[in-house]
Amino acid sequence: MPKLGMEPIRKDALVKATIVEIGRVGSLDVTVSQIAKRAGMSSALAHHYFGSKEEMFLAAMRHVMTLYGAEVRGALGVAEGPEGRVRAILRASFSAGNFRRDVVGAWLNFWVLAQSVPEAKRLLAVYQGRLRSNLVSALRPLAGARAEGIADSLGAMIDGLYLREVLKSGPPDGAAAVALALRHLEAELARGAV
Amino acid sequence: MPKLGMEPIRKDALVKATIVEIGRVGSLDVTVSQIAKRAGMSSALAHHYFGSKEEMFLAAMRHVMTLYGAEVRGALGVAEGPEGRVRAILRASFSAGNFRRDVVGAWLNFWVLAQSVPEAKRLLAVYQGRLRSNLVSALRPLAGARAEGIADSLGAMIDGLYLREVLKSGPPDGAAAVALALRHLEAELARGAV
DNA sequence: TTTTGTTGATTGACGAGTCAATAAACTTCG
DNA sequence: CGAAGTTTATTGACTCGTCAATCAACAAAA
Repeated sequence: MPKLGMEPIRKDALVKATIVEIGRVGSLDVTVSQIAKRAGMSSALAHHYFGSKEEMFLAAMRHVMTLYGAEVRGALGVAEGPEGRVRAILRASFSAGNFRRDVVGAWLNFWVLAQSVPEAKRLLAVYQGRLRSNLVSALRPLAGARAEGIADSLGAMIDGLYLREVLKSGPPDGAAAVALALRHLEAELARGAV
Repeated sequence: MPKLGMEPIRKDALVKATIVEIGRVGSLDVTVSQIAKRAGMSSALAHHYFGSKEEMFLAAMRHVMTLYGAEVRGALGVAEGPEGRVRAILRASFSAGNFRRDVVGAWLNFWVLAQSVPEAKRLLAVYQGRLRSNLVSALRPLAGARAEGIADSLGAMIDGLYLREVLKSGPPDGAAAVALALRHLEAELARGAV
């Protein structure tokens, strides 16, 4: 029953299964067989399409980053005014799609992966760079020269909130996270206005 | 040459070696042999004293948390005034002893461990609880009812700064991290005063 | 001789990656 | 059109390495 053009479908299924499994197990110690099984195929096929487990991990990482990036871009598109743009970034960061147990767990593990796999480190650096430049450009009209510093602290807080989410029990509360980050922002801006 | 009373010495050496190795490799995929070798003994001896690799990890985790706790307590002891207490916590968090490559790397990996090992999760929860209550009690006189919220955002920022440190290159800059966190604090407090 | 320290060798399991084989779909060209 | 050949899909079985954990044995102190 070999239908043609399976490659993208299989790859997509594997990428998604990788994220789910990493999130479920809570570490990168997932076997290719586990992932393949969840994606509905044999481990040999997974190797056939990705060549190695590491490539699968990297593809999964690119996937979550792509989704995140798309969401941010979408939110920025309809945001109005500088403060609206910052809010948009925050809301996208903690949206229901990104701020999910398995996805957050995957993020954490990608961070670990970045310690030993240069390509993973590079990808994470790209994410950080984009986040930072988005924040800075939105903050510039609001905070002038202080935009960089505020972007750094906001960025650290976003990452910290992600990190803490993995320890929490119960469903993720994106709204609360946004509220916390927003409060920080308002405080910084208020001080700047003084 | 079996000298008596080796147990605590060996255990201590293993715990320290565990931290170094996890930091060096950047993941929990360190073999007991690697750790034992760095600690100057055979892997069999490591098993003899700890029983399992997991126990070794947990002991290492307790160790970094104990050191951190001691440093915070020490700093709090000599701190003056509420704001001094907050500053003390921050300075201890990013001190040269705690804010080290290998230690930060170990923290990150303990966070991952907490995903799958309940005892690790419990330990991390203890750490978070202590940090939070220290911050809240220091902030109470400064911020009243807003103490909790500020403690949460400060805590998230501290964790975020740790997280980001693992991606940086070059030696850790604890002072810069403290400065960032302090700026956030001042902003929050300034707003409260308005 | 019992307890404590110590290790080389071994076991047993597990898992990434490879291979050979099978089959369906597509292409070519007489 | 249709046979021969090619590419794509797919997997069960296998190899090969690694590693946590155990064991048997030895040494020295008590």
